[in-house]
Amino acid sequence: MDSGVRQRIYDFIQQKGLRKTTQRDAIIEAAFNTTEHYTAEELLAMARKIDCSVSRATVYRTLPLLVACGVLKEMDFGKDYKFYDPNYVDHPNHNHLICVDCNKIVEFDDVNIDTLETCISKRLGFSVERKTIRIEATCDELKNKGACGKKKPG
Amino acid sequence: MDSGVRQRIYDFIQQKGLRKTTQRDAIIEAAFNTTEHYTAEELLAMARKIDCSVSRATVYRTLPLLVACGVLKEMDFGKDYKFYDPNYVDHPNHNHLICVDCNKIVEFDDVNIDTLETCISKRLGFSVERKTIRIEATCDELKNKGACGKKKPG
DNA sequence: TTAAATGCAAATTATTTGCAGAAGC
DNA sequence: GCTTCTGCAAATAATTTGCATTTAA
Repeated sequence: MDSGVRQRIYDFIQQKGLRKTTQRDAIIEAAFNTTEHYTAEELLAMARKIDCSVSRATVYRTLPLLVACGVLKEMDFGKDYKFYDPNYVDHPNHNHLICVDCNKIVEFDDVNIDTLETCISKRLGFSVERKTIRIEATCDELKNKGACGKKKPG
Repeated sequence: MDSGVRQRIYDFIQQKGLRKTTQRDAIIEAAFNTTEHYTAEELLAMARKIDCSVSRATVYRTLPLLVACGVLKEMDFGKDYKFYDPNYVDHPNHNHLICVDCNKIVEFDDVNIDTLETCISKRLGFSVERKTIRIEATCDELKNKGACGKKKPG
């Protein structure tokens, strides 16, 4: 985990008059020890491997903090539960492509899309604040070879 | 309501061996009698104005039918409930800009974005199946004049 | 010391589902 | 007549919250 993230969170916590706790530390450690997306439940499991006293409630109370701090993004992939993406610190403008065959999520950056969106918004009389692009696509490898190496349950 | 939509739904219903019922008729009528997005609860209210016997369960059971039929799209705007968009029949590729000031939703088409997404997907080894673009933006009118005529609760 | 944080369990809320009766074909 | 639909009310499941207790500063 990049220590810059931890520092950024601690600064945020201090500035808001909040407190550094062992449970939060475990959740933060777990949250940024991976580049995968995860659900609240999955984060709970990961955090408990570090500190088994972490409760579900604390995870649910900590997640909005990390989102407010700007180090974690809440993502909607059309399921009944939210996903969290820890990769915005390193790639602030990335987008997602989701494979409908294997559920793999590919993150990509593209400056042209960013520019285009800014133009479109301006034309409509708005200024871009945040943008979400989600491409659902089929895997060419699967189509050509009948199988794809990206299989992963989702 | 464009009768083409109704016909398309009835064909779908027949082909699947399903049945035409008065409740479904009311829900369909309500669903395509507007170009606004709505929630299940809002659709229930609209359908009940046409046929007060329509129940919440039937609305929740009919919505996936209309989505499967391809005439209605389920949308995630980051709330705890889903929205439904009846405008894809007329504008199959439109995207959404959401004003964070007034919650207004502006729909827009842009062929350049479509092209760009196809290219990006191809480069990554995928073929686009569906795409979602959501731009959250601030209203220039509000910024300049201190008020905006688009106010609408969300 | 004292305000914030925690775990627990109960509450909340959109959506789903089992079932017995009603209705389409 | 047989099967699908319906309304109702209960079930489900992710997330939130009240409260008594613990803990950081």
